[in-house]
Amino acid sequence: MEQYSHQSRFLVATDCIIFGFDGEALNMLLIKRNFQPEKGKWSLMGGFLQEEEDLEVGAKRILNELTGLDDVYIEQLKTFGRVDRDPVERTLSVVFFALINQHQHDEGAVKAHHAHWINLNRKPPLIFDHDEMTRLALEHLRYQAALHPIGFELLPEKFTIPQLQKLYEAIYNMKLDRRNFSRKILSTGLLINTGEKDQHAATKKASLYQLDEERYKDKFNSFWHFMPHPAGQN
Amino acid sequence: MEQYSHQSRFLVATDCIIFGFDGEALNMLLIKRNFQPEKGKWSLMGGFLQEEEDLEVGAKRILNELTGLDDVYIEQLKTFGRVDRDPVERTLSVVFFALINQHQHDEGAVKAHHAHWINLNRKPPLIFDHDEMTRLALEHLRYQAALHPIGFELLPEKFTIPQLQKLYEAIYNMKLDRRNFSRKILSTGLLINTGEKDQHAATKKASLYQLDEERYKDKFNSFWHFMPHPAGQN
DNA sequence: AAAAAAACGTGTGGTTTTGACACAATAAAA
DNA sequence: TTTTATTGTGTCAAAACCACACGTTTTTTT
Repeated sequence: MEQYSHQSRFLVATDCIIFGFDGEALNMLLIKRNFQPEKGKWSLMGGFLQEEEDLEVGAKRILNELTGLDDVYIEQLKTFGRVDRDPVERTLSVVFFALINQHQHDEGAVKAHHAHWINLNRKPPLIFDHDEMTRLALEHLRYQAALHPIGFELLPEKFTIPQLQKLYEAIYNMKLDRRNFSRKILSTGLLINTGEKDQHAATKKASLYQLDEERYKDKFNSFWHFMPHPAGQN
Repeated sequence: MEQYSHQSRFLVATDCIIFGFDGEALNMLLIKRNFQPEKGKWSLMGGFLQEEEDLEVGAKRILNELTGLDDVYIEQLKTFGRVDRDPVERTLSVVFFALINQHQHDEGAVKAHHAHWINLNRKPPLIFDHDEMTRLALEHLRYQAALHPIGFELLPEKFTIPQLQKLYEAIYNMKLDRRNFSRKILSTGLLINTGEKDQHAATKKASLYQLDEERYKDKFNSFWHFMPHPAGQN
Protein backbone atom coordinates (compact mmCIF):
# COMPACT_ATOMS: atom_id res chain seq x y z
CA MET A 1 0.00 0.00 0.00
CA GLU A 2 1.33 3.39 -0.96
CA GLN A 3 -1.49 5.72 0.04
CA TYR A 4 0.66 7.92 2.20
CA SER A 5 3.61 8.30 -0.11
CA HIS A 6 3.06 11.94 -0.95
CA GLN A 7 2.82 13.07 2.68
CA SER A 8 5.59 14.90 4.52
CA ARG A 9 7.73 13.15 7.06
CA PHE A 10 9.25 14.70 10.15
CA LEU A 11 12.06 14.27 12.57
CA VAL A 12 10.76 13.27 15.96
CA ALA A 13 12.75 13.68 19.14
CA THR A 14 12.11 12.93 22.77
CA ASP A 15 13.07 15.34 25.52
CA CYS A 16 12.96 14.42 29.17
CA ILE A 17 12.31 16.62 32.13
CA ILE A 18 13.81 14.81 35.07
CA PHE A 19 12.90 16.01 38.51
CA GLY A 20 14.75 15.01 41.62
CA PHE A 21 14.67 16.00 45.27
CA ASP A 22 17.75 16.19 47.45
CA GLY A 23 15.93 16.57 50.74
CA GLU A 24 15.93 20.34 50.58
CA ALA A 25 15.24 21.62 47.11
CA LEU A 26 13.66 20.45 43.91
CA ASN A 27 16.19 19.87 41.17
CA MET A 28 16.22 18.93 37.55
CA LEU A 29 18.79 17.06 35.58
CA LEU A 30 20.20 19.22 32.79
CA ILE A 31 22.99 18.69 30.35
CA LYS A 32 25.57 21.09 29.11
CA ARG A 33 25.68 20.35 25.43
CA ASN A 34 29.04 19.40 24.03
CA PHE A 35 27.75 19.14 20.50
CA GLN A 36 26.30 21.46 17.91
CA PRO A 37 24.01 23.32 17.65
CA GLU A 38 24.07 25.47 20.76
CA LYS A 39 27.18 23.74 22.09
CA GLY A 40 27.98 24.78 25.65
CA LYS A 41 24.44 25.83 26.48
CA TRP A 42 22.10 24.10 28.89
CA SER A 43 19.39 21.83 27.63
CA LEU A 44 17.13 18.96 28.50
CA MET A 45 18.31 15.47 27.79
CA GLY A 46 16.88 14.28 24.53
CA GLY A 47 17.36 12.15 21.49
CA PHE A 48 15.82 11.14 18.23
CA LEU A 49 13.10 8.56 17.94
CA GLN A 50 14.28 5.42 16.21
CA GLU A 51 12.59 3.71 13.32
CA GLU A 52 11.14 0.77 15.23
CA GLU A 53 10.87 2.31 18.66
CA ASP A 54 7.75 3.15 20.62
CA LEU A 55 7.66 6.64 22.09
CA GLU A 56 7.81 5.56 25.69
CA VAL A 57 10.56 3.10 24.94
CA GLY A 58 12.55 5.90 23.36
CA ALA A 59 12.08 8.06 26.41
CA LYS A 60 13.15 5.27 28.72
CA ARG A 61 16.18 4.59 26.58
CA ILE A 62 17.26 8.20 26.92
CA LEU A 63 16.55 8.22 30.64
CA ASN A 64 18.49 5.05 31.17
CA GLU A 65 21.41 6.34 29.20
CA LEU A 66 21.64 9.36 31.46
CA THR A 67 20.79 7.96 34.86
CA GLY A 68 21.39 4.24 34.63
CA LEU A 69 17.91 3.77 36.06
CA ASP A 70 15.36 1.40 34.63
CA ASP A 71 12.13 1.59 36.55
CA VAL A 72 11.46 5.25 36.38
CA TYR A 73 8.15 7.01 36.79
CA ILE A 74 7.46 8.72 33.48
CA GLU A 75 4.47 10.34 31.86
CA GLN A 76 4.14 11.72 28.39
CA LEU A 77 3.54 15.42 28.84
CA LYS A 78 3.03 17.12 25.51
CA THR A 79 4.38 17.25 22.01
CA PHE A 80 6.04 20.45 20.95
CA GLY A 81 5.88 21.13 17.26
CA ARG A 82 6.42 24.77 16.42
CA VAL A 83 7.73 24.92 12.89
CA ASP A 84 10.89 26.81 13.80
CA ARG A 85 11.56 25.33 17.22
CA ASP A 86 14.76 23.69 16.04
CA PRO A 87 16.87 25.95 13.85
CA VAL A 88 18.53 23.07 12.03
CA GLU A 89 15.48 21.30 10.75
CA ARG A 90 11.90 21.02 11.79
CA THR A 91 11.75 18.52 14.64
CA LEU A 92 8.78 17.53 16.73
CA SER A 93 9.61 16.85 20.33
CA VAL A 94 7.57 14.54 22.49
CA VAL A 95 8.27 15.69 26.01
CA PHE A 96 8.33 13.25 28.90
CA PHE A 97 8.12 14.00 32.55
CA ALA A 98 10.14 11.84 34.90
CA LEU A 99 10.40 11.67 38.66
CA ILE A 100 13.35 9.91 40.16
CA ASN A 101 14.91 9.31 43.51
CA GLN A 102 17.85 11.63 43.10
CA HIS A 103 20.14 9.61 45.32
CA GLN A 104 19.78 6.54 43.23
CA HIS A 105 21.11 7.59 39.85
CA ASP A 106 24.35 6.56 38.23
CA GLU A 107 26.95 9.26 38.89
CA GLY A 108 29.17 8.02 36.11
CA ALA A 109 26.54 8.20 33.42
CA VAL A 110 25.57 11.66 34.55
CA LYS A 111 29.14 12.89 34.40
CA ALA A 112 29.69 11.31 31.00
CA HIS A 113 26.88 13.38 29.57
CA HIS A 114 28.03 16.59 31.22
CA ALA A 115 24.82 16.55 33.19
CA HIS A 116 24.15 18.30 36.49
CA TRP A 117 21.43 18.47 39.06
CA ILE A 118 20.28 22.06 39.05
CA ASN A 119 18.12 23.64 41.72
CA LEU A 120 14.90 24.73 40.04
CA ASN A 121 15.17 28.15 41.59
CA ARG A 122 18.55 28.63 39.96
CA LYS A 123 17.79 27.16 36.56
CA PRO A 124 19.75 28.80 33.74
CA PRO A 125 18.00 29.61 30.46
CA LEU A 126 17.76 26.58 28.21
CA ILE A 127 18.01 26.19 24.46
CA PHE A 128 15.18 26.14 21.97
CA ASP A 129 11.79 25.86 23.64
CA HIS A 130 13.11 23.88 26.60
CA ASP A 131 12.21 26.65 29.03
CA GLU A 132 8.63 26.40 27.96
CA MET A 133 8.75 22.65 28.42
CA THR A 134 10.15 23.11 31.89
CA ARG A 135 7.46 25.58 32.84
CA LEU A 136 4.81 23.16 31.70
CA ALA A 137 6.41 20.30 33.57
CA LEU A 138 6.59 22.23 36.80
CA GLU A 139 2.98 23.24 36.42
CA HIS A 140 2.10 19.63 35.81
CA LEU A 141 4.08 18.48 38.83
CA ARG A 142 2.26 20.98 40.99
CA TYR A 143 -1.05 19.94 39.56
CA GLN A 144 -0.42 16.25 40.00
CA ALA A 145 1.11 16.52 43.44
CA ALA A 146 -1.82 18.50 44.74
CA LEU A 147 -4.28 15.84 43.74
CA HIS A 148 -2.49 12.53 43.57
CA PRO A 149 -0.03 10.77 45.81
CA ILE A 150 2.78 11.26 43.34
CA GLY A 151 5.46 12.78 45.53
CA PHE A 152 6.63 9.40 46.74
CA GLU A 153 8.34 8.83 43.41
CA LEU A 154 10.89 11.45 44.39
CA LEU A 155 11.72 9.94 47.76
CA PRO A 156 13.57 6.85 48.89
CA GLU A 157 11.51 3.76 49.56
CA LYS A 158 11.37 4.58 53.24
CA PHE A 159 10.83 8.16 54.24
CA THR A 160 9.51 10.26 57.07
CA ILE A 161 6.50 12.53 57.07
CA PRO A 162 8.64 15.62 57.66
CA GLN A 163 10.71 14.63 54.61
CA LEU A 164 7.56 14.36 52.55
CA GLN A 165 6.45 17.71 53.82
CA LYS A 166 9.74 19.30 52.82
CA LEU A 167 9.22 17.90 49.36
CA TYR A 168 5.77 19.45 49.11
CA GLU A 169 7.11 22.72 50.39
CA ALA A 170 9.79 22.65 47.71
CA ILE A 171 7.29 21.85 44.98
CA TYR A 172 5.00 24.71 45.92
CA ASN A 173 7.53 27.10 47.36
CA MET A 174 5.43 27.54 50.45
CA LYS A 175 5.41 26.64 54.13
CA LEU A 176 2.91 24.09 55.33
CA ASP A 177 1.57 23.45 58.77
CA ARG A 178 3.28 20.35 60.11
CA ARG A 179 0.30 18.98 61.99
CA ASN A 180 -2.30 19.50 59.32
CA PHE A 181 -0.03 18.11 56.65
CA SER A 182 0.63 14.98 58.62
CA ARG A 183 -3.03 14.45 59.35
CA LYS A 184 -3.98 14.88 55.71
CA ILE A 185 -1.34 12.54 54.36
CA LEU A 186 -2.02 9.87 56.92
CA SER A 187 -5.75 10.07 56.30
CA THR A 188 -5.20 8.75 52.79
CA GLY A 189 -4.31 5.42 54.31
CA LEU A 190 -1.51 5.03 51.79
CA LEU A 191 1.33 5.04 54.26
CA ILE A 192 2.52 2.18 56.39
CA ASN A 193 4.54 2.94 59.48
CA THR A 194 7.51 0.59 59.27
CA GLY A 195 8.21 0.98 62.99
CA GLU A 196 11.76 2.07 62.21
CA LYS A 197 13.12 5.50 62.97
CA ASP A 198 15.15 7.78 60.75
CA GLN A 199 18.65 7.54 62.20
CA HIS A 200 19.83 10.59 60.27
CA ALA A 201 17.83 13.01 62.32
CA ALA A 202 19.69 15.28 64.74
CA THR A 203 16.88 15.55 67.26
CA LYS A 204 13.81 13.47 67.84
CA LYS A 205 13.81 10.69 65.28
CA ALA A 206 10.89 10.56 62.95
CA SER A 207 9.14 7.34 61.99
CA LEU A 208 9.91 5.86 58.62
CA TYR A 209 6.95 5.13 56.41
CA GLN A 210 6.59 3.31 53.16
CA LEU A 211 3.91 3.21 50.51
CA ASP A 212 1.15 0.68 50.72
CA GLU A 213 1.66 -0.39 47.10
CA GLU A 214 -1.69 -2.13 46.93
CA ARG A 215 -3.71 0.88 47.97
CA TYR A 216 -1.47 3.19 46.03
CA LYS A 217 -2.41 1.56 42.75
CA ASP A 218 -6.06 1.38 43.71
CA LYS A 219 -6.41 4.91 44.84
CA PHE A 220 -4.01 6.74 42.59
CA ASN A 221 -6.85 8.31 40.70
CA SER A 222 -8.91 9.28 43.70
CA PHE A 223 -9.16 13.00 44.16
CA TRP A 224 -7.46 14.64 47.04
CA HIS A 225 -6.57 18.11 48.15
CA PHE A 226 -3.12 17.92 49.55
CA MET A 227 -2.66 21.64 49.38
CA PRO A 228 -4.50 23.93 51.76
CA HIS A 229 -7.26 26.08 50.30
CA PRO A 230 -6.37 29.70 50.75
CA ALA A 231 -9.42 31.36 52.21
CA GLY A 232 -11.70 32.83 49.60
CA GLN A 233 -10.33 30.89 46.67
CA ASN A 234 -13.58 29.12 46.21
CA MET B 1 23.60 22.44 8.60
CA GLU B 2 23.21 18.74 8.01
CA GLN B 3 23.64 17.27 11.48
CA TYR B 4 20.34 15.43 11.46
CA SER B 5 20.51 13.95 7.99
CA HIS B 6 20.98 10.35 9.08
CA GLN B 7 17.97 10.32 11.41
CA SER B 8 14.64 8.69 10.59
CA ARG B 9 11.65 10.74 9.65
CA PHE B 10 8.05 9.88 10.41
CA LEU B 11 4.57 10.55 9.19
CA VAL B 12 2.67 12.66 11.70
CA ALA B 13 -1.09 12.85 11.80
CA THR B 14 -3.57 14.68 13.94
CA ASP B 15 -6.73 13.03 15.22
CA CYS B 16 -9.50 14.96 16.89
CA ILE B 17 -11.88 13.80 19.54
CA ILE B 18 -14.82 16.13 19.30
CA PHE B 19 -17.31 16.12 22.11
CA GLY B 20 -20.73 17.67 21.89
CA PHE B 21 -23.81 17.79 24.09
CA ASP B 22 -27.33 17.77 22.73
CA GLY B 23 -29.07 18.61 25.97
CA GLU B 24 -29.51 15.00 26.95
CA ALA B 25 -26.50 12.90 26.12
CA LEU B 26 -22.84 13.33 25.47
CA ASN B 27 -21.91 12.72 21.86
CA MET B 28 -18.83 12.56 19.75
CA LEU B 29 -18.38 13.38 16.11
CA LEU B 30 -17.23 10.34 14.18
CA ILE B 31 -16.73 9.74 10.50
CA LYS B 32 -17.53 6.70 8.46
CA ARG B 33 -14.47 6.35 6.29
CA ASN B 34 -15.08 6.35 2.59
CA PHE B 35 -11.45 5.80 1.77
CA GLN B 36 -8.87 3.07 2.29
CA PRO B 37 -7.67 1.60 4.53
CA GLU B 38 -10.57 0.44 6.68
CA LYS B 39 -13.12 1.97 4.34
CA GLY B 40 -16.62 1.83 5.77
CA LYS B 41 -15.49 1.67 9.36
CA TRP B 42 -15.87 4.33 12.01
CA SER B 43 -12.99 6.53 12.95
CA LEU B 44 -11.97 9.82 14.43
CA MET B 45 -11.51 12.76 12.14
CA GLY B 46 -7.87 13.20 11.31
CA GLY B 47 -5.34 14.28 8.79
CA PHE B 48 -1.66 14.54 8.11
CA LEU B 49 0.47 17.31 9.47
CA GLN B 50 1.71 19.62 6.75
CA GLU B 51 5.28 20.69 6.17
CA GLU B 52 4.98 24.23 7.50
CA GLU B 53 2.10 23.77 9.88
CA ASP B 54 2.10 24.00 13.66
CA LEU B 55 0.43 21.13 15.47
CA GLU B 56 -2.42 23.15 16.86
CA VAL B 57 -2.96 24.84 13.54
CA GLY B 58 -3.22 21.46 11.91
CA ALA B 59 -5.78 20.33 14.44
CA LYS B 60 -7.82 23.47 13.95
CA ARG B 61 -7.66 23.04 10.20
CA ILE B 62 -9.10 19.57 10.51
CA LEU B 63 -11.74 20.70 12.97
CA ASN B 64 -12.76 23.56 10.78
CA GLU B 65 -12.98 21.34 7.76
CA LEU B 66 -15.42 19.09 9.56
CA THR B 67 -17.49 21.50 11.59
CA GLY B 68 -17.10 24.86 9.93
CA LEU B 69 -16.22 26.25 13.35
CA ASP B 70 -13.27 28.49 14.04
CA ASP B 71 -13.05 29.34 17.70
CA VAL B 72 -13.11 25.92 19.20
CA TYR B 73 -11.86 24.86 22.59
CA ILE B 74 -9.04 22.41 21.98
CA GLU B 75 -6.33 20.86 24.04
CA GLN B 76 -3.53 18.61 22.96
CA LEU B 77 -4.13 15.33 24.72
CA LYS B 78 -1.38 12.86 23.91
CA THR B 79 0.71 11.53 21.08
CA PHE B 80 0.16 7.94 20.08
CA GLY B 81 3.14 6.30 18.53
CA ARG B 82 2.93 2.53 18.70
CA VAL B 83 5.07 1.21 15.89
CA ASP B 84 2.29 -0.79 14.29
CA ARG B 85 -0.65 1.47 15.04
CA ASP B 86 -1.22 2.20 11.38
CA PRO B 87 -0.95 -0.87 9.17
CA VAL B 88 0.04 1.08 6.09
CA GLU B 89 3.06 2.86 7.45
CA ARG B 90 4.26 3.96 10.84
CA THR B 91 2.41 7.16 11.69
CA LEU B 92 2.51 9.13 14.90
CA SER B 93 -0.78 10.66 15.84
CA VAL B 94 -1.06 13.77 17.96
CA VAL B 95 -4.50 13.57 19.48
CA PHE B 96 -6.51 16.69 20.21
CA PHE B 97 -9.48 17.03 22.45
CA ALA B 98 -12.20 19.45 21.35
CA LEU B 99 -15.37 20.65 23.02
CA ILE B 100 -17.96 22.29 20.87
CA ASN B 101 -21.47 23.57 21.12
CA GLN B 102 -23.14 20.82 19.19
CA HIS B 103 -25.93 23.03 17.86
CA GLN B 104 -23.54 25.40 16.23
CA HIS B 105 -21.69 23.23 13.75
CA ASP B 106 -22.01 23.25 9.99
CA GLU B 107 -24.43 20.48 8.93
CA GLY B 108 -23.19 20.56 5.38
CA ALA B 109 -19.57 20.00 6.21
CA VAL B 110 -20.46 17.19 8.56
CA LYS B 111 -22.56 15.44 5.89
CA ALA B 112 -19.84 15.89 3.29
CA HIS B 113 -17.42 13.95 5.46
CA HIS B 114 -19.92 11.21 6.26
CA ALA B 115 -19.72 12.30 9.87
CA HIS B 116 -22.31 11.68 12.55
CA TRP B 117 -22.91 12.65 16.13
CA ILE B 118 -22.83 9.42 18.07
CA ASN B 119 -24.04 9.00 21.62
CA LEU B 120 -21.04 7.99 23.70
CA ASN B 121 -22.99 5.15 25.24
CA ARG B 122 -23.62 3.72 21.80
CA LYS B 123 -20.20 4.25 20.28
CA PRO B 124 -19.23 1.61 17.71
CA PRO B 125 -15.71 0.19 17.70
CA LEU B 126 -13.28 2.45 15.92
CA ILE B 127 -10.31 1.73 13.70
CA PHE B 128 -6.67 1.48 14.74
CA ASP B 129 -6.10 2.74 18.27
CA HIS B 130 -8.95 5.24 18.13
CA ASP B 131 -10.86 3.45 20.87
CA GLU B 132 -7.95 3.91 23.19
CA MET B 133 -7.80 7.57 22.26
CA THR B 134 -11.47 7.91 22.99
CA ARG B 135 -11.14 6.25 26.37
CA LEU B 136 -8.36 8.61 27.28
CA ALA B 137 -10.33 11.61 26.10
CA LEU B 138 -13.37 10.67 28.14
CA GLU B 139 -11.20 10.14 31.17
CA HIS B 140 -9.65 13.52 30.56
CA LEU B 141 -13.03 15.16 30.16
CA ARG B 142 -14.17 13.70 33.45
CA TYR B 143 -10.99 14.76 35.13
CA GLN B 144 -11.12 18.27 33.78
CA ALA B 145 -14.80 18.78 34.38
CA ALA B 146 -14.54 17.67 37.99
CA LEU B 147 -11.93 20.28 38.73
CA HIS B 148 -12.28 23.11 36.27
CA PRO B 149 -15.20 25.06 34.93
CA ILE B 150 -14.85 23.49 31.53
CA GLY B 151 -18.37 22.27 30.84
CA PHE B 152 -19.47 25.66 29.56
CA GLU B 153 -17.63 24.99 26.32
CA LEU B 154 -20.25 22.42 25.46
CA LEU B 155 -23.23 24.68 26.08
CA PRO B 156 -24.69 27.66 24.27
CA GLU B 157 -23.57 31.07 25.44
CA LYS B 158 -26.63 31.39 27.64
CA PHE B 159 -27.70 28.37 29.58
CA THR B 160 -29.60 27.38 32.68
CA ILE B 161 -28.27 25.66 35.77
CA PRO B 162 -30.45 22.58 35.16
CA GLN B 163 -28.96 22.36 31.67
CA LEU B 164 -25.48 22.48 33.11
CA GLN B 165 -26.44 19.82 35.60
CA LYS B 166 -27.70 17.55 32.84
CA LEU B 167 -24.38 17.97 31.13
CA TYR B 168 -22.51 16.95 34.24
CA GLU B 169 -24.81 14.00 34.71
CA ALA B 170 -24.10 12.91 31.16
CA ILE B 171 -20.37 13.26 31.60
CA TYR B 172 -20.30 11.16 34.74
CA ASN B 173 -23.25 8.91 34.08
CA MET B 174 -24.68 9.71 37.47
CA LYS B 175 -27.52 11.61 39.09
CA LEU B 176 -26.69 14.72 41.04
CA ASP B 177 -28.66 16.53 43.68
CA ARG B 178 -30.20 19.60 42.11
CA ARG B 179 -29.86 21.87 45.13
CA ASN B 180 -26.31 20.96 46.05
CA PHE B 181 -25.19 21.20 42.46
CA SER B 182 -26.64 24.64 42.07
CA ARG B 183 -25.07 25.83 45.30
CA LYS B 184 -21.67 24.53 44.30
CA ILE B 185 -21.70 25.98 40.82
CA LEU B 186 -22.96 29.37 41.93
CA SER B 187 -20.41 29.52 44.72
CA THR B 188 -17.66 29.69 42.11
CA GLY B 189 -18.84 33.18 41.23
CA LEU B 190 -18.31 32.42 37.57
CA LEU B 191 -21.93 32.69 36.49
CA ILE B 192 -23.85 35.82 35.79
CA ASN B 193 -27.61 35.71 35.92
CA THR B 194 -28.71 37.45 32.74
CA GLY B 195 -32.18 38.04 34.16
CA GLU B 196 -33.72 36.29 31.16
CA LYS B 197 -35.66 33.06 31.37
CA ASP B 198 -35.33 29.97 29.22
CA GLN B 199 -38.43 30.11 27.01
CA HIS B 200 -38.01 26.51 25.90
CA ALA B 201 -39.02 25.07 29.23
CA ALA B 202 -42.41 23.43 29.46
CA THR B 203 -42.98 24.29 33.10
CA LYS B 204 -41.32 26.79 35.37
CA LYS B 205 -38.77 28.70 33.32
CA ALA B 206 -35.23 28.57 34.58
CA SER B 207 -32.94 31.59 34.63
CA LEU B 208 -30.39 31.93 31.90
CA TYR B 209 -26.83 32.40 33.01
CA GLN B 210 -23.68 33.25 31.17
CA LEU B 211 -20.01 32.98 31.96
CA ASP B 212 -18.22 35.83 33.63
CA GLU B 213 -15.40 35.72 31.08
CA GLU B 214 -13.12 37.82 33.22
CA ARG B 215 -13.30 35.58 36.25
CA TYR B 216 -13.34 32.48 34.07
CA LYS B 217 -9.89 33.24 32.73
CA ASP B 218 -8.62 34.23 36.15
CA LYS B 219 -9.91 31.24 38.00
CA PHE B 220 -9.68 28.54 35.39
CA ASN B 221 -6.82 26.92 37.20
CA SER B 222 -8.28 27.14 40.66
CA PHE B 223 -9.14 23.80 42.15
CA TRP B 224 -12.70 22.81 42.70
CA HIS B 225 -14.63 19.72 43.49
CA PHE B 226 -17.66 19.78 41.31
CA MET B 227 -18.34 16.15 41.89
CA PRO B 228 -19.63 14.92 45.22
CA HIS B 229 -17.29 12.86 47.37
CA PRO B 230 -18.75 9.44 47.93
CA ALA B 231 -18.53 8.81 51.65
CA GLY B 232 -15.38 6.99 52.65
CA GLN B 233 -13.45 7.65 49.49
CA ASN B 234 -10.82 9.50 51.40
C1' DA C 1 24.18 15.59 85.01
C1' DA C 2 20.84 18.91 84.33
C1' DA C 3 18.90 22.34 81.44
C1' DA C 4 18.03 24.12 76.95
C1' DA C 5 17.02 23.51 72.21
C1' DA C 6 15.18 21.30 68.28
C1' DA C 7 12.07 18.53 66.06
C1' DC C 8 8.30 15.01 66.30
C1' DG C 9 3.47 13.23 67.41
C1' DT C 10 -1.09 13.99 68.80
C1' DG C 11 -5.08 16.69 70.28
C1' DT C 12 -8.66 20.57 70.47
C1' DG C 13 -11.98 23.94 69.02
C1' DG C 14 -14.24 27.04 66.03
C1' DT C 15 -15.41 27.74 61.24
C1' DT C 16 -16.60 26.32 56.77
C1' DT C 17 -18.16 23.04 53.53
C1' DT C 18 -20.71 19.23 52.39
C1' DG C 19 -24.54 16.18 51.45
C1' DA C 20 -29.28 14.71 52.46
C1' DC C 21 -33.60 16.43 52.42
C1' DA C 22 -38.15 19.84 52.75
C1' DC C 23 -40.92 23.31 51.09
C1' DA C 24 -42.58 27.22 48.55
C1' DA C 25 -43.03 29.36 43.82
C1' DT C 26 -43.96 29.23 38.83
C1' DA C 27 -46.01 27.90 34.56
C1' DA C 28 -48.14 24.72 31.48
C1' DA C 29 -51.49 21.01 30.99
C1' DA C 30 -55.54 18.59 32.33
C1' DT D 1 -59.07 25.52 39.01
C1' DT D 2 -56.74 21.64 40.07
C1' DT D 3 -52.86 18.81 38.82
C1' DT D 4 -48.22 18.12 37.40
C1' DA D 5 -43.56 19.13 36.40
C1' DT D 6 -39.80 21.80 37.37
C1' DT D 7 -37.16 25.65 39.55
C1' DG D 8 -35.38 28.44 43.55
C1' DT D 9 -34.23 28.71 48.36
C1' DG D 10 -33.61 26.96 53.09
C1' DT D 11 -32.30 23.81 57.07
C1' DC D 12 -29.50 20.78 59.68
C1' DA D 13 -26.28 17.43 61.10
C1' DA D 14 -21.93 15.42 59.83
C1' DA D 15 -17.46 15.97 58.01
C1' DA D 16 -13.41 18.49 56.75
C1' DC D 17 -10.44 22.17 57.43
C1' DC D 18 -7.24 25.22 59.52
C1' DA D 19 -5.05 27.58 63.28
C1' DC D 20 -2.96 26.62 67.24
C1' DA D 21 -1.20 24.16 72.03
C1' DC D 22 0.94 20.81 74.48
C1' DG D 23 3.66 16.88 75.73
C1' DT D 24 7.61 13.77 74.11
C1' DT D 25 12.07 12.42 72.44
C1' DT D 26 16.80 13.18 71.45
C1' DT D 27 20.89 16.00 70.95
C1' DT D 28 23.51 19.87 72.40
C1' DT D 29 24.92 23.07 75.75
C1' DT D 30 26.56 24.43 80.13
